[in-house]
Amino acid sequence: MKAGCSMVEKPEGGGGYQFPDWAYKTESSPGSRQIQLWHFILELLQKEEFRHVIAWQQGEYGEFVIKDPDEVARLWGRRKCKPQMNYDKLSRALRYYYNKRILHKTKGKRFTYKFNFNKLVMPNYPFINIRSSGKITPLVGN
DNA sequence: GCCGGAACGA
DNA sequence: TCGTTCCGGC
Repeated sequence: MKAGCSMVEKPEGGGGYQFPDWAYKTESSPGSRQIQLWHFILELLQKEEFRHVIAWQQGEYGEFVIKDPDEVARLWGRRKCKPQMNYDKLSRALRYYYNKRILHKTKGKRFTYKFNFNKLVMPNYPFINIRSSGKITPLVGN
């Protein structure tokens, strides 16, 4: 049976919950908890179990590399109930982030993008602590 | 692979 | 508004 594409889409890793409600909701959409792609990317980057699929780039602050584009697309498609998702489409969504200054491309490096934490978490989400190594530590409830 | 316009849906 | 799908161009 295909449970998982019904209603709620929270990580079911067994206590592997990372992001609180503020990460799932949008200001203009009350009640709507459509997860955004960059939230999902951040979610994967936090977990060691996905470091063979997507991981932070050492040395570069906020930069990450997608080691397995097909797998990331598959996981994203599963979360959004879009079985036909692929890296080509996913990367298009990523490209829309350029103008929004959420992400930008690290040119020359394959499957490599970089978060604009400068403008992303600093002003809007001061609950997140990013270490110089690139690791993210959510500080919730304290 | 990566870019970005266009149509379209929720 | 945030993608999803499709696609011509580089």
